[in-house]
Amino acid sequence: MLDIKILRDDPEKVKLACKNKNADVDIDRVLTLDSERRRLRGEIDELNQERKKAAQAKDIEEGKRLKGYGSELEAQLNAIETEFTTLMLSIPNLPSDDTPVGKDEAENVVLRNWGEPPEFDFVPKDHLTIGSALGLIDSEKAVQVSGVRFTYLKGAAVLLQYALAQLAFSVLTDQDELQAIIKKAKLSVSAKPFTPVAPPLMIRPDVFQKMARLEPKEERYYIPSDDAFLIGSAEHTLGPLHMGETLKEAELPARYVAFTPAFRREAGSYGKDTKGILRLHQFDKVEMESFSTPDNGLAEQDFFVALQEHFMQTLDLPYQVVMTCTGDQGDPDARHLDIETWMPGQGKYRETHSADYMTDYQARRLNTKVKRADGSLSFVHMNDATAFAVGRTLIAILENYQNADGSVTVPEALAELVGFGLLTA
RNA sequence: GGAGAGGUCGCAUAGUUGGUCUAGUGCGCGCGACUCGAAAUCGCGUAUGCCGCAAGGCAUCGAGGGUUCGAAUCCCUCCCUCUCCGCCA
Repeated sequence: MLDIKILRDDPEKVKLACKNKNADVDIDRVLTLDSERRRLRGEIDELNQERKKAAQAKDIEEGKRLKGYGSELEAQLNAIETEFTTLMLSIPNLPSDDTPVGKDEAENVVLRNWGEPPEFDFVPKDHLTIGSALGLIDSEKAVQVSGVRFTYLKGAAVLLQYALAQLAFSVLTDQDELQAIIKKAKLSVSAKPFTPVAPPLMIRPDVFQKMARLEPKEERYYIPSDDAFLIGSAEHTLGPLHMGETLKEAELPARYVAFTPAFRREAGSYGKDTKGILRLHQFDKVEMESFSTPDNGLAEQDFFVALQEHFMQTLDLPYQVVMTCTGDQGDPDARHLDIETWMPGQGKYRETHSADYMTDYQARRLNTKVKRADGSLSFVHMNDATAFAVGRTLIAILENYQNADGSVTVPEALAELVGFGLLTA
């Protein structure tokens, strides 16, 4: 939720943000409701004061006279509050100053490239062909058992999956490694290590709403018997980790990393990416989340992107860093960057990571605050980013490291962890 | 699944014949005194939101509704938590 003060101070800015983010919200209506509710609140306050005075003085006659006097105003206020809140919740976060304005993903901006797409002296195959031949992916059986967009990963693919997680966890919990990455990226952020978390995979509707991730509901798996949703990302249950708390400034940044499945119904993407494991109803992901002071939120996001780049460089996979434009940003995002990795099977870059900076948009709903060193209170700023989307990283590995004979070379950093350097049938 | 208990200001608790309770006490925390320093001790302070330049006012004792001149205290609905038994990885 946006700070109402921003709306009062600069409604034009909010209107522009809504327009740029393709959000249709009647800002003038919100402002009208806001002043109405303040006016009513004031009148009710005055009435209450009189009632209280009468009650305290045990002036029964005066009390009886005032009884029920404000109920009509209360009813009005209730109706206004309801509409006001609904509208407020539908206003997206303001995009950061450096977010490019654009309608959709076509207008996203590539910030930089790393690595060169590999040259093959044969026609490169796609990951499903490679993976099926090597016995790593069995989608046919998964369809029979669970339906489309599910898969069995088998054999070395599973070992690689855990090796990727291990790689991420070992870096993220090592202060010296983090310090080196910060130095290389010329950032000035804390090198505080991440706390590993194994979070719940189900979430209550009210908390999901506070994370501003419940919508679109059609995208979520819902379990009616328990009124619970399956998470679509570890972010969904990592973000509420400090719900209702006031943290001390010295505790920030508070960083967490989790390795969990993510569940997505993929509503509206029928027919898109149906082959292979690029877009599944269930996939595994290592996710980073952080809570910081408002001053450090932006740098924290740059740090997360630096970590993502570090991981992909460690695997020696060619990628590009993309700044998402306003029209392609999520509602809670102020700034959104993606890492897109080269996929030779498709001959293009595909999203493997994202990094979302939410400012205080989620924290305001979650009521997660920080008591600053000067004693003041403010909402924390929150960041969330992928460390590894395991399935998509496996795709990139299979396709970029494939050999003419159908085998796949294992990236060195992973070979050390799994104990083998070549995937063969 | 069966039975019961309960949700109060960071934590723990007091408050259940309705008014002097927005709320006491202990712990924690902050400042100060004492001390060479510390512990201990003592003193003061210590929720959030909204309106207001301020003085101050209003709201909040899980949420919503009701009774009453007046509710943390009574009634109703809902939510949540805990305990015991059963079942179970």
